[in-house]
Amino acid sequence: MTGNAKKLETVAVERKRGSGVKYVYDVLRDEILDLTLPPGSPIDEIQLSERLKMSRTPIREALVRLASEGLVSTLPNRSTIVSNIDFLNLHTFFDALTLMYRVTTRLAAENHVAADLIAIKAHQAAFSKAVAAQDALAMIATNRDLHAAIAEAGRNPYYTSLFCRLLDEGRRLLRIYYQSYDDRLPHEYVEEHNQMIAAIEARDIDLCDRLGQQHADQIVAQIQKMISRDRRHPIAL
Amino acid sequence: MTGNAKKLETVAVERKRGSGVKYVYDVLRDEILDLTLPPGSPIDEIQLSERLKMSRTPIREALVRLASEGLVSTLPNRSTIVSNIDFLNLHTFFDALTLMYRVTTRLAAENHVAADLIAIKAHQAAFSKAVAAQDALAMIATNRDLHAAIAEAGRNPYYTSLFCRLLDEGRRLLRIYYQSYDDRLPHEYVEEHNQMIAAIEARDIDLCDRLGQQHADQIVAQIQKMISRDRRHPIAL
DNA sequence: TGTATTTTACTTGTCGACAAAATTTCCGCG
DNA sequence: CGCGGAAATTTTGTCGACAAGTAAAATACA
Repeated sequence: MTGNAKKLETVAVERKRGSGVKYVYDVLRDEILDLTLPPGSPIDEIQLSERLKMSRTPIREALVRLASEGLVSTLPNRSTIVSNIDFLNLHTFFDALTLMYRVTTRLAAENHVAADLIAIKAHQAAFSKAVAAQDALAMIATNRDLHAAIAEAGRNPYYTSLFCRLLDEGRRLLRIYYQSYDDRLPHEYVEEHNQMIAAIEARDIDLCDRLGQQHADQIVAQIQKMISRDRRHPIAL
Repeated sequence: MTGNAKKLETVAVERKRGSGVKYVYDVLRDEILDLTLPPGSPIDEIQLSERLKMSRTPIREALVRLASEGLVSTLPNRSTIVSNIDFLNLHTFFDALTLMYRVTTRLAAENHVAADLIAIKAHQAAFSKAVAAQDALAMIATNRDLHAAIAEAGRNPYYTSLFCRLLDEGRRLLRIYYQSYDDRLPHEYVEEHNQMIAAIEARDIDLCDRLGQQHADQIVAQIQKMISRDRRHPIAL
């Protein structure tokens, strides 16, 4: 339709019974966060069922799940669409994101065990590699995974789930601007991450709090800079 | 089965098309939070479809939604069960609840408009009435609605959704103990609520923060008192 | 030609049915 | 009498079909 139908022939044969819904959910979720399915685009159940070689039932169940997580919006008796990004209320997003950065990093300092640090450092290595390769998209993904791992180490599932939701929304947001301008994530992030990891390892809760706040401020400032540089009028669609 | 099948003949005829999933979702959600469906009890799709006079499709979609909100757990190829309450990790619940009490009350002080206060005061009136009537179950419900309204006035949907999830979980928790011992919610809550509302109206952010913390501490202390008074060994099932 | 209305086509919501998994029951064997 | 395995029953996951509702197209009318 709108020219961005590149690799939409995802086919899978002989999938195991029971994995259907999860499969559809994962595919759709990825495509939504990638902006392969741009915000506002309608999702046709029949098209999807043909593309994924699957009945409409598991697709509908995946859509229900995506809807309950806010990634799609279901208009009754009408098509469900990919949720729009509400630029007018971005400050609420920044506010929650900042708080979660602080809280999860604090808790990681308190509650992490040895295995957590190993996982965190692995993610940080992947992030460094993405930065070295100047691969903006990989940076976004690995940064997300790193902070998700820190949140996991904090051992509070309520915070973790909210934080992951926010990180995903952020992934979508960053994609918008990495498509328009091919910017680079500031190099300092690698160093900031290293400081955070060291603080977690040292179980320095207050320092983790400060670093979390600082890291969040950085990211928020960067996104805001991108938005203000964008000449389009930011309106919720 | 376990003797608590009291009013399970909820029937509805001639429902409007499109409302099916929401209807099933609301019924199940209520019964789960009421403990009419106790934690761990299996949910049989066929039984449900017979009870609600409905095909299995909308019921499954409702279950998917409940699962994504953590109210039920789906075991692959096996029955889905009502989520258990994880007594071993209650501290994570208390931690998140306390933070959300503080944050939402703060934000309400910042962002509320006139209409919000009207709604909040209406809920507080309902809560007072429930206290006067010594109706513990109504107290739980109206208390929840009051704080949800305060969160709404804070205008941050991310906090609101997490907070509502926590309040619901709390509703289930309180139900357990209000069934065993017919306790009473402390009378002071009415006065605390009034102080919070006054602080919100005065836009005193710091005071709101303190009152939110204090209120949360009260509630957490009460729940912990109930748990410690309970002689059963609290184990996650 | 533009607008209102009917007709058509398409999409969603719901249903009953079938097949794969898993649990339970039943039987044989030690 | 107890245990292991096979048959049977139950329950889930998936499918194709139909009905209700909506948007688009076609037609009628001013």
